[in-house]
Amino acid sequence: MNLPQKIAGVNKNSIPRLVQYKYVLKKVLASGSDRVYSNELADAIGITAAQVRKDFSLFGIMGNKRGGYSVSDLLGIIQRILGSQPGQDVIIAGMGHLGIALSNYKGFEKEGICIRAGFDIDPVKCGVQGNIPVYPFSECEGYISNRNIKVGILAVPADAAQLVLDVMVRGGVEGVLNFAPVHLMAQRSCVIHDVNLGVELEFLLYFVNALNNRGGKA
Amino acid sequence: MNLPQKIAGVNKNSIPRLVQYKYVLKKVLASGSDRVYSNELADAIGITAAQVRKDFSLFGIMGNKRGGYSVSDLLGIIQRILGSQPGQDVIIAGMGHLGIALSNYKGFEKEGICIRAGFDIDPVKCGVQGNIPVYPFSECEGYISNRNIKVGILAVPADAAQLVLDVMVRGGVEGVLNFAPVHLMAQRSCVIHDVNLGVELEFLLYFVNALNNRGGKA
DNA sequence: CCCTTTTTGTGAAAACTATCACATAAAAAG
DNA sequence: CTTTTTATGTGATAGTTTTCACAAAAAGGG
Ligand SMILES: NC(=O)c1ccc[n+]([C@@H]2O[C@H](COP(=O)([O-])OP(=O)(O)OC[C@H]3O[C@@H](n4cnc5c(N)ncnc54)[C@H](O)[C@@H]3O)[C@@H](O)[C@H]2O)c1
Ligand SMILES: NC(=O)c1ccc[n+]([C@@H]2O[C@H](COP(=O)([O-])OP(=O)(O)OC[C@H]3O[C@@H](n4cnc5c(N)ncnc54)[C@H](O)[C@@H]3O)[C@@H](O)[C@H]2O)c1
Repeated sequence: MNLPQKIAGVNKNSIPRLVQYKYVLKKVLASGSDRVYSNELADAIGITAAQVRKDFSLFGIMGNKRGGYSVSDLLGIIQRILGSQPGQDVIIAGMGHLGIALSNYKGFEKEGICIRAGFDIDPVKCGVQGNIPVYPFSECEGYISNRNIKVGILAVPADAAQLVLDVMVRGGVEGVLNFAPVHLMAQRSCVIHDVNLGVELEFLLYFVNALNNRGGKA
Repeated sequence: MNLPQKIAGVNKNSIPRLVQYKYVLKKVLASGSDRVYSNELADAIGITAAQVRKDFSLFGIMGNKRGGYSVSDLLGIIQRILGSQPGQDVIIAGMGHLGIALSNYKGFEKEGICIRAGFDIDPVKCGVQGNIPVYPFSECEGYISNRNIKVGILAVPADAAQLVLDVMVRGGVEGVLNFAPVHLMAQRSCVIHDVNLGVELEFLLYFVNALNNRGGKA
């Protein structure tokens, strides 16, 4: 399984948007206001107001005709949909450059996500890196099963990625955010979400190149 | 402009796949083989063979009935489509954790991408970080225009992102890979591609939570 | 209290994307 | 040379996602 086919008729693209709405709503709430309109949310994340309302409609979220939405209510509902309760524990395998960057990022804890530990085969990386303890990779499976960790971040080189995934899955993770540029296969049921930063950069380059009326070059 | 609406009737989703095909083709070529079938490419990136052939069909790429594709030919064609010639210069604004990780990543140069320099307002970050020179941010605009840099990576805090984008665009960049979790607006024509790692992680968490038959919780 | 304004909620339509299925070509086998 | 096998290329189909457009509800003004 790489991504679940379908969760109850929901448009899959609306999930990342819900997360973005959440970010915006927190900002609006912090700014003191408790009222927000679909067009404001739309502008804040660069989409149309109709799209915002359609997303809400899909999840049965209702506002007030003419009165917009209560920011705090909306935030609560979206957080419930996303399942973002405090204390969502995550571990990182591979405390190289990317693992370090992720472990130091302050933004996750604001969303109730707690990066508990890192694991690495390199003894030099073990000890304490910034915020979190880093253990030898041999302890990874046990840590996951003992602490009932459900989600892991995979930030090891591509060669090691499948092997590391297998260990995590044996430990009991149910979801993995994979940064290694390879397609992985989980033995048991485990959702794998790939983030390939190389692809993202080359995707951008394609558009930049294409708009620069490349075409005479070949 | 956030992403160009349409480039010549091409399915936008096929572009990241082309990049992935390219990665696979390079591996296959390195392994000695010069022949590949649509189902092999499909398996390697976790999609269907029909999808692979449809992507190729869309770009007018043709193989041999029954004989699959010549790996080297295919690679050449895809690289031409993507515009991936050697020496695509990129700069990074914000040499914090993420900027450092990206600047140290070896995978980019294999694709002809060269990260030339970093820029940061923090004098402590300036000098040489790993592979690349890091200059004060005040020099960013001049560097971009003098060296005709077309693409920038934005890895500064969200507060500073719009300001930093404006400087980059004034310098003359035509594309920006934005890691800051905010929606940005370019003054002039500049393609902005957002990568929001928080959203990616929370997207995964949604599926993990949803599959764990959450629902009785509310 | 009624009229105007504004913003929601949502079916219907449009646009986009993926899958199917099969004709077609070429290689291999007989 | 003919038959069989295998994999491509693509029109047709199915599915998904976004946009449109407008009725309906609520707020506010006169
Ligand atoms: N850094 C980037 O900007 C970037 C960009 C694109 C893709 N990626 C991908 O992200 C992943 C991580 O990148 P990085 O730059 O952090 O790499 P890195 O080399 O800096 O770090 C990898 C870490 O994994 C550890 N490791 C290796 N094998 C292991 C194993 N079997 N078990 C546990 N730990 C192991 C290494 O000791 C090292 O600390 C790689 O797959 C890379 O291709 C990174
Ligand atoms: N690190 C992560 O894992 C992670 C995860 C999700 C999102 N992000 C986002 O990516 C961006 C970078 O994250 P990070 O962890 O590298 O942050 P960081 O704080 O480590 O680094 C930010 C860097 O930007 C520099 N900077 C600040 N203002 C600047 C300006 N005006 N001009 C030039 N440089 C400036 C700072 O000096 C610092 O070196 C942030 O927007 C963050 O929200 C990061």
